Amino acid sequence: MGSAEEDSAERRPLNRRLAPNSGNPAAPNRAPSVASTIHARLRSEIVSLARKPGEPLAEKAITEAYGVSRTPVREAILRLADEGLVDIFPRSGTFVARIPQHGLSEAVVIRMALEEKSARLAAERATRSQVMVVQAIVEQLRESQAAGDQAAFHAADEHFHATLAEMAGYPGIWALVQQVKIQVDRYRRLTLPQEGRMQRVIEEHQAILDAVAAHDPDRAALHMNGHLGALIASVEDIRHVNPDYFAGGGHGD
Amino acid sequence: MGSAEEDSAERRPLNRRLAPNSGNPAAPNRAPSVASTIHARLRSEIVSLARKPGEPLAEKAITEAYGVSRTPVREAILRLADEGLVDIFPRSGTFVARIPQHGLSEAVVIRMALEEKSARLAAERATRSQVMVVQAIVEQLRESQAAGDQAAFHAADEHFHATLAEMAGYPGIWALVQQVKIQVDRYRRLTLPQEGRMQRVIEEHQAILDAVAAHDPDRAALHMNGHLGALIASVEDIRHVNPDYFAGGGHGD
DNA sequence: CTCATATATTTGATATATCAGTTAAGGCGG
DNA sequence: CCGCCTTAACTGATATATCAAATATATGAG
Repeated sequence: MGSAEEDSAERRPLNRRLAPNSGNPAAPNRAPSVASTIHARLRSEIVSLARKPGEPLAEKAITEAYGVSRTPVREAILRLADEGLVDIFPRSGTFVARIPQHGLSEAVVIRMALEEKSARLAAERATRSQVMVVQAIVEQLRESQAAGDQAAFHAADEHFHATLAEMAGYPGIWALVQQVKIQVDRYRRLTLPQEGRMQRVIEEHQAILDAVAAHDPDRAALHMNGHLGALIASVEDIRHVNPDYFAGGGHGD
Repeated sequence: MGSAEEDSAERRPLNRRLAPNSGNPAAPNRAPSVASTIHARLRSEIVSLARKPGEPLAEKAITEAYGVSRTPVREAILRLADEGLVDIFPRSGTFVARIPQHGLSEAVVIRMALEEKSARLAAERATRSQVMVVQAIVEQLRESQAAGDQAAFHAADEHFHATLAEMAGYPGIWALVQQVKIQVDRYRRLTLPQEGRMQRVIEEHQAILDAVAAHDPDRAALHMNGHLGALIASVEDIRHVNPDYFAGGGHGD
């Protein structure tokens, strides 16, 4: 239908900028705005636990620390709230979100559901060159292990999963996984690095890749579930860590 | 790192409101703020296609229409952008997002992965009373069909899936599904209501529920996939609808 | 008449000001 | 000394003002 509330007839130039689809192929809002900078910064600080769960998040302090006004800071905080990383209590205060205990196993279950599909489809569709790319990533894992570089190891790990989703033809799967796993990432910062984990992870990734290369969806799914299932165990026991960092319920999102 | 910028030593009352976890069990930010009202309203208008894909979204017009300032309107629009319902082109304009063509099948695939797990777990854990509740929901579907009430039918449909996720023990699954399916919902508004769809949907839901009641995870998963797989077909053929409402690429999240 | 440039306008991004609800401390009465 | 009420300070929510980039329209040269 038309539209037009009431007197908008003469007000609308009609042919004026009706579609940003010509020269702009995609990717709106990519500019490095102040707000997104603050958001990225705060997000990183929260995920890395530089800011402790339950800790108050003073808008004013952030404002001063970064030398910007409250508007972009507020924008960043609102987005963090949508991501479940901060809790805003309307006229009371804003706090770094506690890690939702039940939300952890839920996140892992969801991730398994998503990445099982990812592995299956990747196994069905993988081309030879794609397999080689992923093999290179696994090699990066080995190099990172040898160098004892945990950060590089983690980066390659994530790259592996992202690439698998891409091979499956649905990169959105990895985007969703990233969204879901964020609280688990925070949790893992609290636990001591397990001995031999890197070696185990490398072997699991190689097993997944082998199944994918062999175009064996069932086996790929099996190894993926085994790989992620290990998380379940580590997530189940929340003792020995500060219980003040946790909240009972799970997040709705 | 530690924390404490510089001169905060004497500034921090330390024992002042350090955790809103005592009297506030959960649910931060539930207040009906102006911003969330606008957001809900705009969201509804976009999903119902009252606002057409590609249409400009004038911040000023909304401001005047609702009699509020630009701040809450902007806040609402930013959230819509995060949800993928609007595209913001920084110094150019804001537009109702086009429906991502490839994103549709991706959304269905993701939904199948999630709800298959949902159905499986529900079948494993269902109690008798839970089954009865869901059977009542299916009955609501039949009543809505008889009354020809599409809105009620749709509401009961969603309630069915939400309840299944709850039975599975992971309500977050449904929350995720809702987030993912939103573009599909928009797409379906564009297509004519198919003859006999209601009847088919009822039967599929009943089949899922029967499998759940029989504690047969594999069969529950099978019927759930069959149920959602029907979406794939309807999503694949995007002809006969205004191609101007669609965008080529898929969305990130 | 066509095209390039200049100007005016629109818009989102940011800064600042104001408002109202909440919290916690302080004072008053019991 | 204890409890209720008042008050003061703080916070997030909203309103308003300003800024700079991008687009459209007007304008003038060719």
